[in-house]
Amino acid sequence: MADVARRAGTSTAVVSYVMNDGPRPVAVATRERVLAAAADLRYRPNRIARALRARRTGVAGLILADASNPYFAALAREIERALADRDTLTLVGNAGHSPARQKRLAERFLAAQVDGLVVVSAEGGADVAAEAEAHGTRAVHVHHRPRTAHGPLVPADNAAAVRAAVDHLRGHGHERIDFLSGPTDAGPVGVRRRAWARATPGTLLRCTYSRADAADLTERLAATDTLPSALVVATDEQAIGVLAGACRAGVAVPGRLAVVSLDGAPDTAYTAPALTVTAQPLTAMADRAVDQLLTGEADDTPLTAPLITRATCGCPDRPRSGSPR
Amino acid sequence: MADVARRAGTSTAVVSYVMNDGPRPVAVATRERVLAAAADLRYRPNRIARALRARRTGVAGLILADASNPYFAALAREIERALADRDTLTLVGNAGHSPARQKRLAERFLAAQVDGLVVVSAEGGADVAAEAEAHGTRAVHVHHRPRTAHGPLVPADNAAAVRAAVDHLRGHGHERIDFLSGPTDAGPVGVRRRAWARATPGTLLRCTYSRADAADLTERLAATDTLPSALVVATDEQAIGVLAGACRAGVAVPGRLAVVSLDGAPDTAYTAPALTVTAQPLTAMADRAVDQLLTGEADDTPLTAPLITRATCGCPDRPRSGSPR
DNA sequence: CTGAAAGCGCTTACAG
DNA sequence: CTGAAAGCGCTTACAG
Repeated sequence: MADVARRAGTSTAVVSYVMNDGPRPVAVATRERVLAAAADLRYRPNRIARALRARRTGVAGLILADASNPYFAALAREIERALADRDTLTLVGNAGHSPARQKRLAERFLAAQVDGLVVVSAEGGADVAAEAEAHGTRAVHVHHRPRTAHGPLVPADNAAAVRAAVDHLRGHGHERIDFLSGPTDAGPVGVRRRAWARATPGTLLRCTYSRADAADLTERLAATDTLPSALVVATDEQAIGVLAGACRAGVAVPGRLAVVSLDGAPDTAYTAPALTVTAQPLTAMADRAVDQLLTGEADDTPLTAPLITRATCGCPDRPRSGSPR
Repeated sequence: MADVARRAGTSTAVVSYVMNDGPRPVAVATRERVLAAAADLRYRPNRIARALRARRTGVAGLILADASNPYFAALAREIERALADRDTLTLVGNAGHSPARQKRLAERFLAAQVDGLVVVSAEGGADVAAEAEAHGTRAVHVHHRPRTAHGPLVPADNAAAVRAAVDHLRGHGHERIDFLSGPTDAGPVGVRRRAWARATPGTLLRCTYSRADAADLTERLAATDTLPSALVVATDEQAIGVLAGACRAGVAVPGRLAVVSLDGAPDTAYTAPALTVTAQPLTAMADRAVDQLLTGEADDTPLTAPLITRATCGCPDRPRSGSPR
């Protein structure tokens, strides 16, 4: 920067003003000279130095419970996109469902002076929001905020989504509809489970949030002839497992078993058969989370997750002509 | 830091030495006082200041062609893990297959003074490696390096993988085996396509790297009765689309159409039916890429991608008992 | 083993 | 409209 200033016959202050288009005006002739000098010297501003002085890095931290889960992965992509739209870089880390790892990530990101932290489906036990607050940094939760944590949350309207799913299956003639939940009733899955219990009779099933477990469970139910005619599944990860298990057991979907999944990430459009889902509005959730992070304005009205009918509910699978995801 | 030094009755130099365990020794008593003072004041070192002075940020940049692709997403996860294992944070960005966006990301990451850049399946046209070199920063390509780019590449043995896939399908009695390639023969897909052409007779099929296109193509082939009995598919993304298209068209897999995919990311274990694949060794690739990035030592011997037989090739789908992914 | 001080590359009051 | 200079929070020669 000093070199550029020297070559342009001016001061580093002026160089800064032209590189940043402000905050003070620069005479056209001076600006030209600076730009020419910068180009000649291939000058690239050092964002680290800028960050140290300006106390803003232009970097946000994104903490993921588990990017192997296609729903979280899709959400992560949208958040990275939303951040990039606002000229902010994304530091990512997978906590792998471990509170300890989650806490370590938060500490490291905070030490790296991120401008904010977005936490997708935080674990209980490690209060990232509190760490951030102690650091004077904003944090926002997406999808799920542990009961111990404070700070804003960007939620979807999970109860309404479940009601839509149940109503739709009922329209296909199912009177009892089972529900596949996670191992506990924490977070949005609990909301979904309770909304299902209020909406329809049926059996509560549980397994971990993994394809493997959901597939095994489905095979086991098929083997013991205890499969329901219709099943609402708490997460995409499990729904994909259910389809895999049904396929291995020779169970026809949707003929023998109708399925609706409640995350509805884009990947679900290309399962076999194509999953009917309630689709969480990932783009809107990401934009809202990032806006809240950058402006500090809170808005926790739930976002609508519309029903998307595809093949697994029993609707005819409409041929799609080259439709993008 | 000055506060800590004052409270411990020493200098900032000593505080630095104890926070970093070096490079100079500190008397035990002094160290204790510093640690106590740091704890009392909840002192957290500022990595940005450290980075400015030490000319190392402890951050690497990861540029992805497209995280929607499950293979790239899985590779990204492994790279983030490998970097974290070496105490390095990960800045990510999706280029969305656009050379312009890829270049912009590289510039931004370089401006953020990353210690290195890893590029997964770079686009031609934007020479990230050259940008990095001009900046005095290391870059390594994973999976694919455009012909215009220099620098190290971490490749899998794609030709051997294709031969294994073809041999296996031949063992199931297929004499002609078609190949679904991408729109062009760039990169590893070209290697795969040529290895297939050398190994077996069959028809060359092409479509974009999207589930939608692969599904549509499969439906179209089914409608015109031009489906092969066996198909090797260049990428997971397309293979998932083929399965979706087959399901929509009522084509039995593997009975009427046997399929093997050549990426073999973990997601392929839970398609319906489960995909037989050659599995790129993602963990080994990520570790090697990160080692090369951090040490500068190159090693471009191809990594083996073993055949994993599941259901789509015609092998019996073995029941798995709760096996993790 | 320790301290005083320079300096990393910027931004931004302060002064003109 | 512009310049000289302080200072962001560290690390690391330099000197003892």
